[in-house]
Amino acid sequence: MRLFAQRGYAAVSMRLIASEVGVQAGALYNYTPDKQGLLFSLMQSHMEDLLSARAARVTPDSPLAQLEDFTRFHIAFHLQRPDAVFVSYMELRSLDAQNFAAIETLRRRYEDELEQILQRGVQAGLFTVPDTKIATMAVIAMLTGVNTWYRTDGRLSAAEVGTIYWNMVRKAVAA
Amino acid sequence: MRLFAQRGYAAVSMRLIASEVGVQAGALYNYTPDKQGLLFSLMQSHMEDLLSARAARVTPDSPLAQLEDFTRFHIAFHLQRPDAVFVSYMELRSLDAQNFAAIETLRRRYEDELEQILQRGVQAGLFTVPDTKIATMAVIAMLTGVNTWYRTDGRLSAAEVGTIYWNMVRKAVAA
DNA sequence: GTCTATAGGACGATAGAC
DNA sequence: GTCTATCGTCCTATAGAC
Repeated sequence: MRLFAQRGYAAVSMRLIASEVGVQAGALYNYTPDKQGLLFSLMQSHMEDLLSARAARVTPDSPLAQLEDFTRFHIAFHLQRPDAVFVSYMELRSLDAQNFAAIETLRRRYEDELEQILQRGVQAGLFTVPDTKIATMAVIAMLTGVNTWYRTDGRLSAAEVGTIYWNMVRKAVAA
Repeated sequence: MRLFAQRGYAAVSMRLIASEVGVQAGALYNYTPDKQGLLFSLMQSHMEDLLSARAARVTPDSPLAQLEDFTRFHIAFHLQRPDAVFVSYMELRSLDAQNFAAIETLRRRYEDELEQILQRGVQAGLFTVPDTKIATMAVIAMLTGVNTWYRTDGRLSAAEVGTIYWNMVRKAVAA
């Protein structure tokens, strides 16, 4: 995942992967049918980790508290896996059609969780958004964007960033 | 730019580029010193187009109107060049150190324009943001995210999307 | 489950004719 | 400024020994 993130799928050879894990290239084929299968396996595991970590959280009562929980969860989870996040977005184009469809299904499932929170908040009169689908994409893009600038050795902890972004998200969707 | 966006820099061969423009591979070297130079030239032109298009706009008086103008400009400009936007973000890692630094300088210059708007708005008491640098990154990530879902043949025009996002940005930074 | 060796082909870049 | 031809290198994937 680290090599794919740093260099891109096409620029990483099986020889380089093998060298990083301390075997010869041929030995990798005992673990993956081919390079494409390896990329898919990494991306699928990442998406499944995301969905199960999300499912493991206790759902708060109100849509407002649910949105705060989603915001803090999303930032904390993604800041811990910058390589996986980068690869899972950038290398969608490197997947063959069937693998692409499988990853997109998982991604859609995650986005739906946020959209349902927004829909319930709108119905309860707590939120005002132009369109729940667009607001979903806007919030996720804003939150995932943390990965482009956050540095572990910077002045802010992941939890502090969560609070900062929660204030912006809260206001952006406020009634 | 289209080929790099669809397949990634490393996955595009000089032979493929040549075939798309109707020449043999060797002929390309009359136009670029090498493949790396071609990537850099494309990305540099994109960033310079962005900065000069931005500079060409008449600056409104108030920070609020400036922020609205920036929001609408950013969305309109980026929706017209999805391939260039994708490549300029994704292929930063494919640039050598010197070219990377040059592109980063141009990118920083663009981000600074938004940050200065936010700073003036905060000083005027119009905006309340946790940190102008973080708010800058959050707004740009949200706006650029439009490119991941917008379809030209969809129900919304680029201008309508601009209005939708302006409402979210306005609320997110509101005092 | 690892190794060495290699098949078979694509790669970036250049040389030299025209 | 384009072509053909090619250099030297690297690629994925497989075969077969151990």
